[in-house]
Amino acid sequence: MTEYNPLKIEQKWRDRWEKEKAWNVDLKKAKKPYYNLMMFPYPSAEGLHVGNVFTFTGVDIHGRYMRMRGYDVFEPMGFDAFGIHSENFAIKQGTHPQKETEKNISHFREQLKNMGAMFNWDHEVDTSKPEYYKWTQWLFLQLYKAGLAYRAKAPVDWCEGCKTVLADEQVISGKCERCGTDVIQKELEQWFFRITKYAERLLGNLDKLDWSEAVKVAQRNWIGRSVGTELEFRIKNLESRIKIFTTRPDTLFGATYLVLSPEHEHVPSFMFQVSNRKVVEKYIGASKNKTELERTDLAKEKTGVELKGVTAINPANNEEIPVWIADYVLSNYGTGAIMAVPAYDERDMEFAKKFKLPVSDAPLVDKEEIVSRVGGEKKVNYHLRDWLISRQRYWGPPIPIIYCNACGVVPVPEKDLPVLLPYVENFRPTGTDKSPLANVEEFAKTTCPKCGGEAQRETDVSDTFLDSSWYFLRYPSTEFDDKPFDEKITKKWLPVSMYIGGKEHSVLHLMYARFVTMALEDMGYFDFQEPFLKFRAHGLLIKDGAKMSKSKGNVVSPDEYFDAYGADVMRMFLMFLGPYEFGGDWRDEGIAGIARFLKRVWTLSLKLKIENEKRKAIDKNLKSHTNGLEKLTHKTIKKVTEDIEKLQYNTAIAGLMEYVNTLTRYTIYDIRYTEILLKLLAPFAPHLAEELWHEALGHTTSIHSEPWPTYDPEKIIEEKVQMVVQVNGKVRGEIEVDADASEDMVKNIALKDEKVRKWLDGEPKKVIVVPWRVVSIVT
RNA sequence: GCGUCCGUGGCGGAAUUGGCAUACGCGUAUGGUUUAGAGCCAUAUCCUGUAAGGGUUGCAGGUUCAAAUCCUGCCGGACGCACCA
Repeated sequence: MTEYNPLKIEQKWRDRWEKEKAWNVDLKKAKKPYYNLMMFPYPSAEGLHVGNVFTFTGVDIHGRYMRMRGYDVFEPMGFDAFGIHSENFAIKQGTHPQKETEKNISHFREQLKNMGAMFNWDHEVDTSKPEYYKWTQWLFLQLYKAGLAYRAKAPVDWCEGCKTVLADEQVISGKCERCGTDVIQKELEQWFFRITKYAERLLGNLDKLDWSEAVKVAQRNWIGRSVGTELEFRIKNLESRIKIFTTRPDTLFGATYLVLSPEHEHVPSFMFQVSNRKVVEKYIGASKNKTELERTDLAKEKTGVELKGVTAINPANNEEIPVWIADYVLSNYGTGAIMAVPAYDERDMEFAKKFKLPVSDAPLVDKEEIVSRVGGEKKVNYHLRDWLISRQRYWGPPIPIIYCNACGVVPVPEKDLPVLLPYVENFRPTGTDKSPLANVEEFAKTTCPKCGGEAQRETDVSDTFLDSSWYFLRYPSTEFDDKPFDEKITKKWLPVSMYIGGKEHSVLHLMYARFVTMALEDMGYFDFQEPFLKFRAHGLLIKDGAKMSKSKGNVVSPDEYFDAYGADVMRMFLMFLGPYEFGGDWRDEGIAGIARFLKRVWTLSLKLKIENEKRKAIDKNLKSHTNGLEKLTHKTIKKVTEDIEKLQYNTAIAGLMEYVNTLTRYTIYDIRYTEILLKLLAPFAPHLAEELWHEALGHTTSIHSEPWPTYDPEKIIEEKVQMVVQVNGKVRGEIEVDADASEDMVKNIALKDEKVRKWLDGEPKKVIVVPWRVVSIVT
C-alpha cells in the first residue's frame, strides 16, 4: 500500500484543476450564482503569512461547501496593490513601488496557488493597473457629476510620517492608522466625498443586513447619530449671534458661559471688541500647532481663554454670560460652539472650576416648552465626517481633475481616462502639501479640455480605500474594457452573497463600499443599495499576543508548512485551532495531530480498496455495528453540515475525527461510509479527498462536483435513550428507556433503579422528568 | 467614560443553548510492534480519597429540582469609539 505523500498528490491535482479550469464558472449562464468574496490582500514584500491562509481557507471551505450544495460559486482573488504601504516599503528598499508591487504580486500569486483554494484566476484584479484605476477615476468623475465630490478648504488631519492628509477613519486615537505618528491639523484645500449625505441611509440599512453584530455596532457608533437642538445666543452690543448645539435644552437656565472652538468663524470679527487680544491670538495659534492627540487627550487638563469684552445673553433668563475659547470644543462637530452648563456636565464643571466661573444649579425645565419659547430648532448631528480622499503621495490613481485659468475646475473627460500615473524615479513624498507629481512638469502641465488654454492637473492621488471601495463590482466584469462593470453580469452576480473579512475594516472599507454602492445606485447603475447582504468577521490570527507585522518581526510564513505537511494539513490545522470567528494565537504544536488524522483517512480508504478487490467478506464486526454506524453516519452529516453553515470549522473537524475513529476502531470497510466521509472532508482537504475519490473509490469525475451528503432525520432518532437520574441535584444513576416512553414509565423505571433507591428514603417530594435527558428526584 | 466580547485541565478548545462539565486534538505516562529510533497501535491522563464518596468552569452571592450557561457585585483580559456638547 502506498504511503500518503501529500506533496505529490497535491501538485498532481493542482495541475489538473488548473488545466481543466475546474473553478471557473460561466458567469453569463450560471443558474445558481453564488458570489463568495474575501477581502483581497495588500501584496506585502514579506509575502503571504499564516493569518492570510487562515482567513482565505475559511472562505474557501465555505465556497467549496456551497459548490457541493449545487451553487455556481464565483470565488475571485486580487490585489489591493496601490497605497502608502507599498510606497513606504519601496522607499525603505530603495526600489520603485511599481517594480516592488509587480514582484510581490507574482510571489503572492504563487503562494496563494499552494493553498489549494478554488480561486478563479481569470478574474484577478490589480488596483494599480491602468485597466483597473481607469475605472477608479471614472468613479471619481461620477461622484463629481452627482455633486458628491467637492473641493474645500478645511482643517484636515495631516500625518508628518506619511507626509499626507488622512481621512477621519484613518486617524486612530489621534495617531496615523498606518505609521502611528501623531496627527496634526492643517488648513488645506482638499477633495472630499459627501458620505455624510448618506449618514441616515447607512445607519438605517444596518438593521436589514445579515452582518456580524459587532461590526454593525461599530458602524452605528461611528455614524454617531445624535438628536438635539440648535439655539441662538445674542451677543451684547453686536449684531452677530452664536449658534450652539445641545442635546440638553432642558438645562438652558444653568448655562453660565459659552465656549467657542478656536477655529470658530465668528472669532475674527470679535477681535475688535476683545480687550485681551494678544492673549487670545496666542491661544488660537498654540492650539493650531497642537497634535490631534494633544487636543483630544482626556487626561490633559482643559485649557482656554476668555474673550474679554464679549458678552452673550442667555435667551432663557436674559442674563449676561461670558464667552470663552477652548480647544476642547471641536470645530467640526455641531456648530463649533457650546453653551456650558457646569451643573449638568462634567467637562463644563472641570473647566468652570479651573477658571473659577460661576456655576448655576438652576432646575431643569420642560424641553419642548423651552425650545419653542427661545426659538430653538431641532437638529440631527452625526459623528461621521465627509471622506477626505486626497493624498499627497505618488502610488495611487491621479485624481482626474484639471484646473484651467479661465474655466476653473474641469473634470477630465471620460474619453481621456485613464489619467496615467507617470513612471517617475523621484516618487518620494515632498513633505510640502503637494504630491511629488507636482514636480513632474510633463504631467502637471496640460491644456484645458474645455477651452484648450493653459491648465494644471490635480497632482494629488486618491486614497487607497477608494480603490477597494468598488473592487467587488469589477471582479465579475474584468473582461470588459469599455465599462467598469457590465449591467447584466452585475445584475446576476451582485450583491455579494457572502463576504468574509477582518473586523478592522468595520468603519473603513465596509463603510466606504456601502457609500459608493448607494451613490451608484442613486445614479441608476444598478438596483441594490447594499453591496454585501451577508458579512462575517473572521478572527485574527496573532503571534505571541501581537498582530503579525514585519516591524514586530513576528510574521510566520506558511511556506515551510506547505513544504513539510502539504496544504491539506495546513488548512485543517488552521481551522482546528479554534473558532473561526475568534482567531487566536498561532503555534504549530498540534499540527502532527491533523497529519495523523489525514493519514488515517488515507489508510482507511486504501484498505477499503484492497478489501474490495479481494472480494472478501466485509469484516464480521460490520454486521453488529451496522445499525449504530448508520446512525452515526447521519449524525455526522448533520453535525458537519450545521457546523460549516455556522463557520464553526473546529467542531466540524472534531466530528469528522470521531467518525474516522469509529470506522477505524471497528475496521469497517464499506464504500457507502467512505464516500460520505470523503465528501464531508472535501471542503477541508480538497486534494486528499479528490485523490482517494479517484484512486481508492475508482470514480472518474471530481468529488468537488458531487452533491453534498444529506442526512435522514428519521435515521438519527434513537429507539433507546440513556437518561441520568439525579437525587437532590446529584447524579446517582443511569437508566435506559424506550425513546417513546411516557413520563410515568420513565419515572417508575428511575424510582426502581437499584443505585437510585439507595439514596431514597421514603416517598420523594417531587420528580421532574426532562424527556431524553434527565430524571430529577427531590426528597 | 461609553460600547462589544471573553475568563473551562499542563495547552488549543467542546458542551444539543438551563439537563452526565472537560468532546476532539496536543502534550505526558505505560505497554505492544521494532536491532534501535522514527512511525504506527493499545491503554491511561481535572483534583482529592485505598474505597464508598467528596470537590471543581476567575472570585463572592442569588434564582432554580438542576447553572460553565440566567441575575447582582467584584477581579482579570481583548477589541472598538472617545472632550461629539
